[in-house]
Amino acid sequence: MDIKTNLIATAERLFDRNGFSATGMDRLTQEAGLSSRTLYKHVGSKTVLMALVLGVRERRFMERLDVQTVDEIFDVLAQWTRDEGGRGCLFLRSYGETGGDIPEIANVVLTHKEATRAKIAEIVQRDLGGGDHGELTEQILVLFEGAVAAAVYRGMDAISAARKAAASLVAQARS
Amino acid sequence: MDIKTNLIATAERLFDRNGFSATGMDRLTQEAGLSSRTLYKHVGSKTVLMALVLGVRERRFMERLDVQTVDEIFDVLAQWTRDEGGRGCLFLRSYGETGGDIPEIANVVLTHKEATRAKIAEIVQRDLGGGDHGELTEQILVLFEGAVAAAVYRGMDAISAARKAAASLVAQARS
DNA sequence: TAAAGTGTAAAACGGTCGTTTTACACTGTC
DNA sequence: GACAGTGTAAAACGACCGTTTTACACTTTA
Repeated sequence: MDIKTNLIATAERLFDRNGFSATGMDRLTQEAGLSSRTLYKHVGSKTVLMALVLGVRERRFMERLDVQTVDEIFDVLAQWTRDEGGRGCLFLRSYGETGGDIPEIANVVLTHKEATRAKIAEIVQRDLGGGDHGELTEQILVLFEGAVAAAVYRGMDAISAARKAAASLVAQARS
Repeated sequence: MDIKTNLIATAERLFDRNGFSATGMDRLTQEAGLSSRTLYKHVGSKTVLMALVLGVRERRFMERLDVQTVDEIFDVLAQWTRDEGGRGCLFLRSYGETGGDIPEIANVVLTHKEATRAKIAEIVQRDLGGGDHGELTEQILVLFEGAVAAAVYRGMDAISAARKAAASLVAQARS
């Protein structure tokens, strides 16, 4: 595998599992199997690496979120959690750990959140057969965010609860 | 004010605003207006301080959450966010930043989450006039958690959306 | 008035942080 | 066969980490 790709994948795993600050560069170079010199030649700094990690995560997530119905949104989340584990939203965690003070990271996070909201809006609109549904979109967004967060301690139950709640709200909006 | 109380309050503010790891002890002693010797005499270590912070936050939060209806749950959250700012759940952030690997902290976090769930269950049951409502409780919990998380980037809109969604689900459960 | 307790100020502790540098091996190319 | 490019291994960088220690001032109490 490409060095940089492998490095970013390793960093994503370690940052997600152990936290950003708690993950030292020594551990990173060791687990990625490269020297610190090569690491810094490829990514420049730890902050840039974190931004790159969020960038690839954003792309992988958005690819998966390319669905047609509100129900499927939560299927995607359930599968994602089964595949990658539920340790909370890495974007919000990065934002919180840096106090929102590092623009490189804050930008990626806020852009990701806006893209997610826009995607949910699109799915809601399609699922309901057109029309404006800003309020329902915000509700589904909150359910989605809540499912991610609550899955940390409630597991898959949080996701299926969110799914059912969303279905209720959609059904109510239809009638 | 009592030294330890003031220290914990200062630590809560700094940990919440800037993150746990990102907050150094120098900054803490400086802003709390005491020497490092006094700090360590009173709390022992940074980890213990973090656990103490979560402890007082838990008590303050639970006092506020002592309400009777589902609607009021979200009123409490709205007021809390206005008073203290919405930077995400400090419990989950602490858990994430430490990878869940520090028992002292993990215990406080998971206990707090279970207490919150139990309190919501009690409120839901009272609001619906008795009976078992495990599924609805889980849905309200997810909405609450989602409102906290989404408020970081959507502000108060996330909270009022959660409030309305919860009201819809409660109304549906009543009929 | 001596002792014990509690506080501050500040230097120092050993360790670890992110990052840079040095020294060297291997590879493909003109 | 020199050469630039890219990699590793590992030492070293200065800064900062959480924590402990030293030295000293003030208050309370017996």
